Amino acid sequence: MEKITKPRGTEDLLFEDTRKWHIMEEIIRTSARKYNFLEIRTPIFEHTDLFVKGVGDTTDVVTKEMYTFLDKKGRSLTLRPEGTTGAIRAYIEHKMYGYDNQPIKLYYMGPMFRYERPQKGRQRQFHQFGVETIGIKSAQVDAETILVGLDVCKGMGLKNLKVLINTLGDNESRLKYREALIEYLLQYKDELCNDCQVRLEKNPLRVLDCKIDSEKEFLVNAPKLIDYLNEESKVYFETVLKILDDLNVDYEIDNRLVRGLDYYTDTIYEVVSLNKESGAQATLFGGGRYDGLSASLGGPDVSGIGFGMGLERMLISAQVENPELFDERPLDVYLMPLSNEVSSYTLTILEQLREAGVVAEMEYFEKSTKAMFKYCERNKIKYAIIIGENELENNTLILKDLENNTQEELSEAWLEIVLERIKK
RNA sequence: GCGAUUGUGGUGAAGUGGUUAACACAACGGUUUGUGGCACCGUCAUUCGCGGGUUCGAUUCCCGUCAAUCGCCCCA
Repeated sequence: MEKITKPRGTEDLLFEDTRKWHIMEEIIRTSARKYNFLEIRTPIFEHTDLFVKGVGDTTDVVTKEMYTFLDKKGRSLTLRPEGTTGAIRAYIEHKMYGYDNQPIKLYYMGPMFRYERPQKGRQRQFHQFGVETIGIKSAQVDAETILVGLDVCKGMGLKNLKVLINTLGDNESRLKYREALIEYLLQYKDELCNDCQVRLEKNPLRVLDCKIDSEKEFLVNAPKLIDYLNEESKVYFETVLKILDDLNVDYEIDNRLVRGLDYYTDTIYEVVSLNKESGAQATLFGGGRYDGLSASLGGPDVSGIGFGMGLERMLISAQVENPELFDERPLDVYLMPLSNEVSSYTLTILEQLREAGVVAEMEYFEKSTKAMFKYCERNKIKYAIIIGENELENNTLILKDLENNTQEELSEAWLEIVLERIKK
């Protein structure tokens, strides 16, 4: 009989995992709240066209990584590969550009889907936290998105990271540069690696950071984006950098930084983990500004900026850099019924403890005391409540301090005493 | 889409062309019937990812397949 297993690149998060995720999610929501980003939840699948138009029909994400299917009415739907386009779609659909409080600052957190070969820090179903500030083009806002991302990293206890930043220029600058670069590279087409020959057509900027070709002389001498920036773009980028300087954000300008989604313009950035344990997928969060995205999806011509953060990757880094963050809290009390006859009485005690806010559990199997004490040992439980025939008869219980190996028999005021002991 | 390595119980793993598949941990029971952590004893894989082939015989060899891990690509 063939066993049915989880699909490739997906994960079951079991108790140990979800505990860690809750801790991370709490940190993220706290950061988002401080920076006044409000949560939206958009569908996990959208019309395929949304991503084709938004992310770009020549990108890898769209051409080979999407989970696309037809529904029963023959509509083409796609499991979202990223969060920004869905957020912008919702922004337009709900006419958020008309809301009182501008700009719109929103965040999302949830699963994304890309058909890729799984490896460390990369799953087919993965999770992202992302923020978007829509409706304003302002260097302060660019900086703010980086700050909120870094605040999450800080909350997770990550120190070993690097902020890479670059500008693509506004649409005008970028298009001019793109043309010049293609023209230049076409002269050397035969000298490019196979991948780059394809990139040349699709995303020529990528050729510049190709691992195989980037050292070649004609690439070193290739036209530079910075020379094609118009005055406005140049000033804008300098302003962003100035703000980061003033805030003491440690960054590195990386002229080769290019993003794989078509909608980016002007400021782009990427924050990478420097841990060896992060593996080849070290980018913790990355994003940038997108001037034309809303307009291209049929919305108003407003600018926006945001990033996506890979939560699996955050968790990998945090467990390396700050394992204490995930320390487990044991049960406050463990109840040990010494026979089946007292288990109902034990349950009534248990229920009163829980109502008082105590994290407690009882043994449901009929186990030897030896086994029950072993359980406490293994789970680092400090207090046990032991209940046998005598206790049932006298309406009492025995509270045992397992660390000091002392115990006391309690009657009427037992709950108060237990609460007091646990507090210590 | 491409490449490398791997796939034996709840876990970590050893092992071999031939019927007892080591060992350790965990679990459970006992020595010790209501009081633990130590020690000792016992129990715990009709089976070696799945399918096919070679063979008298395959967990061990071959092919395929699925999956895991890591890398390329790409991205978060």
